[in-house]
Amino acid sequence: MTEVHLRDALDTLKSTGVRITPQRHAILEFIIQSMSHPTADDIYKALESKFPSMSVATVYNNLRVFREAGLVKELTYGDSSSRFDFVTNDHYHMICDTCGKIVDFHYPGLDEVEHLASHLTGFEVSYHRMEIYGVCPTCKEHATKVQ
Amino acid sequence: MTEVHLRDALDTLKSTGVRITPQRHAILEFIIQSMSHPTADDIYKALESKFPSMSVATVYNNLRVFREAGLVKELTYGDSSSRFDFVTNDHYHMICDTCGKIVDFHYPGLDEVEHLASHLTGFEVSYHRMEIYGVCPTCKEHATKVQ
DNA sequence: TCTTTGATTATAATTGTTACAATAAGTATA
DNA sequence: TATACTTATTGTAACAATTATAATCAAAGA
Repeated sequence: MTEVHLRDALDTLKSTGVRITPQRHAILEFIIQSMSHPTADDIYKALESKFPSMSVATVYNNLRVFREAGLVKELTYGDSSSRFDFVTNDHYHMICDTCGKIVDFHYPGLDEVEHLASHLTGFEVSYHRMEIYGVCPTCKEHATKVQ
Repeated sequence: MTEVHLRDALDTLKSTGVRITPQRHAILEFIIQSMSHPTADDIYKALESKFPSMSVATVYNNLRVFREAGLVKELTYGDSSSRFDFVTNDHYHMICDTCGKIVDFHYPGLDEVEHLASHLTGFEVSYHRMEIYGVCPTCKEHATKVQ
């Protein structure tokens, strides 16, 4: 699964004339394989043993490249730093208010909401996003136990 | 309408033991009366003629106070700074990718999505948010004209 | 009036991100 | 292979939004 995504992503990059450097390969691989929607700093820290001389600017540069190629989505929630998500299928995010964990939640796209919104406001709609907030099972259990 | 909201908001603050200072009054009034979802800096700039000595820290401090009192919602989109929205009824936001304008879009809350999400992931859901992106009528027209 | 608490101010510090210049690595062409 | 040319990386400086801190000020209670 991961390998397929990685191969596809590399193909996409190649087809747009973007060079595939070891750093790019590693960053992309990490985002795809990571289920945790990492921040730029997470990525930097995770790869610093493999690339001791890599600059944090490289991470940002390449995240922008990936974003422009449509491979990666930038998520901006309440916290201080952006998180990055490999683009696969339609899914929304559930966010735990207690521990900050982000979980994917698969659900068919809300096309009819887009249509209605477009009709009411005259916008030309391109996409939408939704996040659902709450307390994850782990934190819920922990809270009751501590009580 | 604005006055009712303002009075309610001030009551809420009073009931939680928060002092109502001239700065707080003005900030709150500005957010309620503003239809433009201002940033902290917008608020600071808008009020500096009325309060020449007001610090930007005061704006941030009080936005936090309002947020903790449930009066104001902090919106974090792609741009660099947060925007603040007075909490009224259920509505979503439509955002213009071209000019950044934010328009309210009234729509019944997607309760069934919350329920399904809760069922699938075990989260205890508290709320959700959704944003719809696209091009607003003004920018759309302008784009075709310029062409 | 005195004390205490809370709010504001001014400024320093922090943090995430971007810009920039220099160096390094690939790629293409002769 | 040698040469120029393009692109990527690095290190660091700059920036902008936000938060922390300490000092001053204002209000409320005893």
